[in-house]
Amino acid sequence: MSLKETDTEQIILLAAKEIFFKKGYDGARMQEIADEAGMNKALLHYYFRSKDKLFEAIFNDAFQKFIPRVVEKMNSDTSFEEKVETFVENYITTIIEIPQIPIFVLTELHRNPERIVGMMKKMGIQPQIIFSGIQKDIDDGKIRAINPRHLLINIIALSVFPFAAKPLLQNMLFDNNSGEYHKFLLERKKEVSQFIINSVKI
Amino acid sequence: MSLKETDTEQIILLAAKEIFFKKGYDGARMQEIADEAGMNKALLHYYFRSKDKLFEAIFNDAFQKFIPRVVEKMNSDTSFEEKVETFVENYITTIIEIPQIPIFVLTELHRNPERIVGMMKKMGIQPQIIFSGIQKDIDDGKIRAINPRHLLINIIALSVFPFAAKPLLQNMLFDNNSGEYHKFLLERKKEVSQFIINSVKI
DNA sequence: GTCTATATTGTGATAGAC
DNA sequence: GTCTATCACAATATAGAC
Repeated sequence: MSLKETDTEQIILLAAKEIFFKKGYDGARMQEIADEAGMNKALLHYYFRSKDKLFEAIFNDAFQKFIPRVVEKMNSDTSFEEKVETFVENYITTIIEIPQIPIFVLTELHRNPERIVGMMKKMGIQPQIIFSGIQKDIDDGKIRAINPRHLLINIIALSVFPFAAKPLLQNMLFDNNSGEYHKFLLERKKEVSQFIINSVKI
Repeated sequence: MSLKETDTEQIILLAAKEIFFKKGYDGARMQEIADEAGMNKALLHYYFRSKDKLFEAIFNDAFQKFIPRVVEKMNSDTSFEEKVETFVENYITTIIEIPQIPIFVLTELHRNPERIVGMMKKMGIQPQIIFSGIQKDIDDGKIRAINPRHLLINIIALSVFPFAAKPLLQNMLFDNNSGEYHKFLLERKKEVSQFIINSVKI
């Protein structure tokens, strides 16, 4: 098996993710990534040519994880309750595993907004599908009338924000007790979907 | 009047805010700030000694605007509906005037979490006051039982997230039409408070 | 107070030996 | 493929003339 050649590459990617997640593009140093990977700066350039290209590899991956995959389910023919529960549960579970993603993606999106256009096209995102799914539930009288865009953003906001604002909220509301905050984030899986369902039920 | 001496200082602060908001601490360059202020790099150091001190002046101000002042009202004896409406309305109105604040504060908080502790102490934030206000409404049977921490975070998340994620959401959901997005943000004043009230009413 | 010039260090990137 | 040495330039900060 020819895994040897991709081995170093994987180590670099892991180290780069660690550093880029923590410091962002501008704050990260190639030297720091090399240290983290236990090798030399020159090797990073050998494998990825430039800091930019290395970053792109990390960002693209993170961005795809940040965009909920579960969206298709929003258009299935299960009940609204079930759709929301599945979505929120899956989304929060995903983010808990990589909690640095939201603030990382949000930050870098702000640093380089142009990047988004390209990414969106590659991923073939279709929010309209979600909207029509929501609209159908409204028309069928399953939930109260609400602008689908507001509802979608509400769902994402309630799921993502506690991760993006973690350094602040954990300090303000939990005396910086990270164990307590983690427990709180787990609770939100049920809490958020109930909050949403309560709000739109007829 | 001795405004002349503080005049240059104000120009610097304005330029620094512009650049720091756009690029963050790591991305900002003293040269760029000097250009924006129409003066020389050396002057920035003359007035603020270092990039760090200049940044601190900007951040402290932004952070205080980001933390909602309106919290006291959450403990007044008006109805829950009115409290939420006032809070959300005031908060979103404030952010609309300086929409870059959320992502700026969130980013820099993540870059330097230690900073928070000091800031919180200086500001004398007391979330417990809000919690007891919410708890009282629950005990009085005005709203359904809900963990006050979840409710508070929900309120803030729904208000702030659309600003933090603006580059993404405006592109994804509004074809990058900033006018439409701005209209959408204005709508949220009513939308968000209604969403919350619906969710917790008995 | 404000400028020009410069010191000093940091940082991405490449050349070239092994 | 991996390392050491180094280039070229960018960036914060200061010295010193006006």
